[in-house]
Amino acid sequence: MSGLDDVARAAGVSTATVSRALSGRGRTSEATRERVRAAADALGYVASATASSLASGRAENIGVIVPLLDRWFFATVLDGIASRLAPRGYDMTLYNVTDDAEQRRRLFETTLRRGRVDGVIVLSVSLTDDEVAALAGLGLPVIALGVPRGELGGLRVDDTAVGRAATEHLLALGHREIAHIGQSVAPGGPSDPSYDIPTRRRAGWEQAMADAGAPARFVAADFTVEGARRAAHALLESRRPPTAIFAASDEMAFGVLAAARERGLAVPGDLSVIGVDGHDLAGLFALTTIDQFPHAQGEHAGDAILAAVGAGPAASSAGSVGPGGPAGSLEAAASGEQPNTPASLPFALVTRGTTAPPRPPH
Amino acid sequence: MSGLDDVARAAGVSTATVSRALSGRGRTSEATRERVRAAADALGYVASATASSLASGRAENIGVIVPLLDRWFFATVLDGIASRLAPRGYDMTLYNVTDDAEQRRRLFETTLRRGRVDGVIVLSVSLTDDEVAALAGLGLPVIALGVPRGELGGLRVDDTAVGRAATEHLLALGHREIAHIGQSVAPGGPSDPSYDIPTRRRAGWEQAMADAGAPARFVAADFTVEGARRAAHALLESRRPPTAIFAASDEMAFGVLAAARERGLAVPGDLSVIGVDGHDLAGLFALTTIDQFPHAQGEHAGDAILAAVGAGPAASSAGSVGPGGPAGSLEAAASGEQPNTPASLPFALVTRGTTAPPRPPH
DNA sequence: CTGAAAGCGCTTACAG
DNA sequence: CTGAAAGCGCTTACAG
Repeated sequence: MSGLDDVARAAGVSTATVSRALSGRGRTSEATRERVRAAADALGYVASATASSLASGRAENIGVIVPLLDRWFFATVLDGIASRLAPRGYDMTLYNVTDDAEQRRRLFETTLRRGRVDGVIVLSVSLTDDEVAALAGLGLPVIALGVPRGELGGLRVDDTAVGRAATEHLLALGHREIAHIGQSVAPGGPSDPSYDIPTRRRAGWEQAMADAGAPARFVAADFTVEGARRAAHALLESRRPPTAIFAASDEMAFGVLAAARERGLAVPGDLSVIGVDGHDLAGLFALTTIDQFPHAQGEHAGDAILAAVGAGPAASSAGSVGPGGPAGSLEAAASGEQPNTPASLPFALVTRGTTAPPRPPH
Repeated sequence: MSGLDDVARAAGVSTATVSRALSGRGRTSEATRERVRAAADALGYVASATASSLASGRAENIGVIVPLLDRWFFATVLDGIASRLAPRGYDMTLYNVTDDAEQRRRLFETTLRRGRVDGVIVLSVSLTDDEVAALAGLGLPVIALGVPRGELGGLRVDDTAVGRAATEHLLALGHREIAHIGQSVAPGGPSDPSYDIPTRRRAGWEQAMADAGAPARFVAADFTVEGARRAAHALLESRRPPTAIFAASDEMAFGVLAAARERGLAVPGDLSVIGVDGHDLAGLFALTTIDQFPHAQGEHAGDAILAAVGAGPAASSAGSVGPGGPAGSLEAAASGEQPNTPASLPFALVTRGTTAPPRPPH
């Protein structure tokens, strides 16, 4: 593997000039630049990332903290983030936060402080006060997505509005017995549970129900198909089953659909169901949902963190990539967001086949 | 942020000793080690990963190349990998390989060569000859999972056997008109398509059908719910529809189920359906499938790459983690696999509600 | 077991 | 625009 000095020798310049020519930082004459590039290409030179990071203080790497790697929602957000980082030459290293206290401690106290990342994106993780403090103490830009912590600059969907929208769709259809299946407090949650996403969705539902003067029935369940399925059974076998169920996520809505099928209930004839997310498979189930565009959320988070770490427009890989590199994602990245002013992300009602007016009483 | 020298000063030893005491490499007396640790803890010292990497040549970071981040299967495998790397103190950086030729070139020619990873795991990506060569030329351990390339050491499910098993389950039930929906050649695939995973599954089905003297009908579709749904419609509206469909993935099977429902066909009464994967939502659909334990696949790949990069048993983070760190995953990691001898991964038929004997002819 | 010193391979003021 | 040189913060033979 040839190093910077090999290129310098081949091009007949100093290593300093090679560095400048290849990185685009600092001035070099067009002629030298080309000579250096040619030499680098000929030698197959690629700058060592560790050496470069150590010398420059830039890691060109973003850490992404994510719970449940294998949940559709997070996977989709990750894909959105990756789609923004890669073209700018940034790597993405994943930190999967589990419930293991020791592993969490290590992540926040040690791993993140090793200087391997220029910034971090936190996805919907319930953080303890200590963890939020650790994050803030990193001295690194942090973009929180769906993290209910004002302390961290963040992007957020207005989940109260989401809960309202779902409920109002059902109310507009004529339903009054609208139950909600969600999660009241995140496990190991933040000190103020009222900031929790599920709690916000629930609050929106409660508000809409109160406005309509309709009775609100809530059943707690974890954010899984199975949990919601059991909760739905409990609701549906009660003396006065709801005519509609608002599930806090699409996966939970799938569970509700399963329960309805198992009880021989027609959807939407006997029961209307609405979820939240915009899950890939929602179309398959004809599920009406509030789409929150998770891929776009990831893209926004990616752009935001790039802007925060001051990533320039052109990719900076050694060799090859000319000044005419990919641009286009720039307006978004540079959209002058106030740090610490959580931007509000869009959502939209997608009406499909699982919601309809309630069966007229006979 | 305090550095190594701060700790050295506080502990009254040289930086060399601090490094040895904290990393566990090289001898230090118990007493010094404790003094150093105390000093490090007091100062909140965490070793710089870039400096450490540059000096030692170890990145403690594994690169994972993955297509389609947002596909359940890959997300689950990733989760499995992460579950093995994290406890050993290894980071995981993700490289999402898209169809963009330029981005791919950059990944293989540049990014991977920047010395940021100690090894790479490649997940089911169709690689060109150039890309395989680039990977081999990295001088790094590479573990391929589901990559049809003998050149790369790899772990692999015997997909021909998978195809056989699915088909034989259907044959045993009494079906003879068993159609297969799959993909014959991966898009942008390898030079020898016969090594393709989908092609192997198809081959297994063909063999089983030939052995049974049954007529084999194949319809190509991409690996999506939608693609399979369309393909299933085509099959089911033909003059002589199959009594059973073997879909090359669970998501494809979901598409088949949707098509059946849309045509008013009862499953498994009118049509039996079997998939492959062991998808999270398969239970919800009562889908019979060949489970290939993707999470375990990820764990294996994680163990294999750790063994290949020679990761020792104890975590190496600065401070805190004592010699009594997490072990237990060692037998697997050290299970003396021959490099380049693809190990065979297990799979299992999971019989649920979408397969049954065909309706008796009347 | 411990220390002095060289070195990992870049980047970047500082001069010119 | 270009070069000489210091420095980024660790690790590791090499002596002792």
